[in-house]
Amino acid sequence: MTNIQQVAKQAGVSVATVSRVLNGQNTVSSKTRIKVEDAIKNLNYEPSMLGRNLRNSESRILLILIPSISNPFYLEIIKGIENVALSQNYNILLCETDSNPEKENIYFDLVRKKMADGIISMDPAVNIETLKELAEKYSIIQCSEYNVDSGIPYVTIDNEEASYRAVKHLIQIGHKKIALMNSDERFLYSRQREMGYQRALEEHGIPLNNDYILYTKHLGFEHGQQAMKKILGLHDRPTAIFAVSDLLAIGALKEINASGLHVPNDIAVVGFDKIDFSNMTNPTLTTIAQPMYKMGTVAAEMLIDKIRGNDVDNVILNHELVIREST
Amino acid sequence: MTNIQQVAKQAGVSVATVSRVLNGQNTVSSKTRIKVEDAIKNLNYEPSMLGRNLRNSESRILLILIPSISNPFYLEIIKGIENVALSQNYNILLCETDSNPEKENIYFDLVRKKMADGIISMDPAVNIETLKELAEKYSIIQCSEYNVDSGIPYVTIDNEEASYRAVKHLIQIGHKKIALMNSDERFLYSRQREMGYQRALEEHGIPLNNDYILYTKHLGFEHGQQAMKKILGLHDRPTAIFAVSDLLAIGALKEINASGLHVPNDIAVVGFDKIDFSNMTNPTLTTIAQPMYKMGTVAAEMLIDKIRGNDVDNVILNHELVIREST
DNA sequence: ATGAAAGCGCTAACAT
DNA sequence: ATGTTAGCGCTTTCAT
Repeated sequence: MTNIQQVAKQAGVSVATVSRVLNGQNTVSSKTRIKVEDAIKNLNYEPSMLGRNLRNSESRILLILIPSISNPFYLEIIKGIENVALSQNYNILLCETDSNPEKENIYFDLVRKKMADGIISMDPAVNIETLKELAEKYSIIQCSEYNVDSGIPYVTIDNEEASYRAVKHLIQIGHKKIALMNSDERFLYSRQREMGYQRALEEHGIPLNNDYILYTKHLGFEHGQQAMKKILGLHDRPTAIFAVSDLLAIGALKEINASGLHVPNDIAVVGFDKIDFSNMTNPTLTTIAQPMYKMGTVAAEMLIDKIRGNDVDNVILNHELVIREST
Repeated sequence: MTNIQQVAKQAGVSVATVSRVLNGQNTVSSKTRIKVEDAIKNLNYEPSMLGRNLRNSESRILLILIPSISNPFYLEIIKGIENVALSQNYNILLCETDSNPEKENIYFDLVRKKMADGIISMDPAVNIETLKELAEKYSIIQCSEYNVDSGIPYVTIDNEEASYRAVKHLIQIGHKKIALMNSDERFLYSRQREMGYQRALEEHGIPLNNDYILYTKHLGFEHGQQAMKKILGLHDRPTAIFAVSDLLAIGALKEINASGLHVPNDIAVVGFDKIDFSNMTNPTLTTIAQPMYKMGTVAAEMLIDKIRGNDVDNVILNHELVIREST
């Protein structure tokens, strides 16, 4: 494997000069620059990031923490992160935590051991105490899910407002019996979306019915099916469902279809996220579009900014209600 | 940031001894070992992988090349790779090429620059010439899609046989007019699956009808819809569709539903891959299950083996026909 | 069982 | 404009 020494020798210059050429510094005469470039080509030289990274005390790797790679919600965000990262010569390490503290810790170790320069956490179930501790020494950003009092910068949307609009839409097209298919109340977004749901009902004088509020352990398709089974078993069946994730909504859709009922005639369904698949279902899903790609780019920019030692501010992005066939 | 020097000083030993403790060598007396461990704890020391990696001339990072992160087919494979990688102290860098040579090259550079120790390529559109060239100097494995004459070790399934069984299943339940929704013929798997399709028809005395064979540029949902539109426009409409990917099949499903026809009564559909979503559709999809997780673990094991300097053999894994509601 | 020292490949401060 | 050299943090060979 040829190194910078050999290039210097071949070109008849010092390693410093080669390094200067490599890094595009303009303090090199064009004559020597050409000599060096020739030597590089000749020897098929590729600079080693191992040496470079040690010298610069950086890894140029960003960690992305997600609970599950199977959840399409994160895909667009990741693309946004990646594009910004690549443009700034960073690479991203995608880390699936399975919301498992042990796995999480493996990845935290990567930043402790200088294998990563910073973290974008998207795991709602992240151990926030550890994250806070880590954030004192390392650069960390929270994306989508966040903690107000952690002091860790975040980018997200206004979940309460988004949820409010979704439910208001259902009310406006005539629904009064609206179920909320929520996830786990220990997540902030879950509590915020429930608040939006309540506000919409209150504002329209619809009394809260606790039978209509369900919680699921995970955001998966199967959990949507199970929750929908329970809802269909209620004596006073709701005429509309607002699910806090498209995956849950798609599970509900399937279960409603299976029971012989029709969407949206018998039961209307609204999801959340606008994942790709929400357009492939039958009927297509009305949903809240999060600006996922944008969220990713902003998160990456914030993180890189933070790594450079700058202070960064929290960001709240806009969402949008997308009305399709299911309502 | 505390380093090995400071630990050595605090413990009153040499850096060599600290390094020995760090690497669990048994040539250290338990008395000194304890001294060192105390110092490590005291100083909150975390060994830097930057120094370690340079010294060992390795990055402990594996590159995974996939055409698109949105294709669920790769998810389970990635999980398999990751589990093996983590267990051997490797981390994986997920690289989405978009089948774009430029992006591909960014990632190839990572191994040229020692930022990655090896590559698992799953991109059917990979530039095989570059890959071959790279494989002379670096450790590379192909997973799922491969090239026989490249000399690059691969793990895959028997595509011809899998396809044959899928079509045979359609024939056995009474179909004679069977369309093939294929991808692009420049991919090996595409040609192999077409051969399986032909063999099944021939074996049952069904003449080949070129109108029934369609090619799509990509494996996405929308392409399945478009292809299905064409099929529905045929004067002699087929009664069954075999699509070479679940995503295509799901697109077909949606289009058939939209046209008012019924699956499987009017048209039966078979997919390929058994992605998670194939179970969420209405009706659920009959498909060929690839052992994706296993494929991932095998690929990772092969690659790590190769990095260690061993020779590795190609592997062909078993597949399975999963009959569900769409046939 | 332990230490001294070389060196992995690079960058940058300093000198000329 | 270019060279010399120290040093990033670690592992390992060679002595003792």
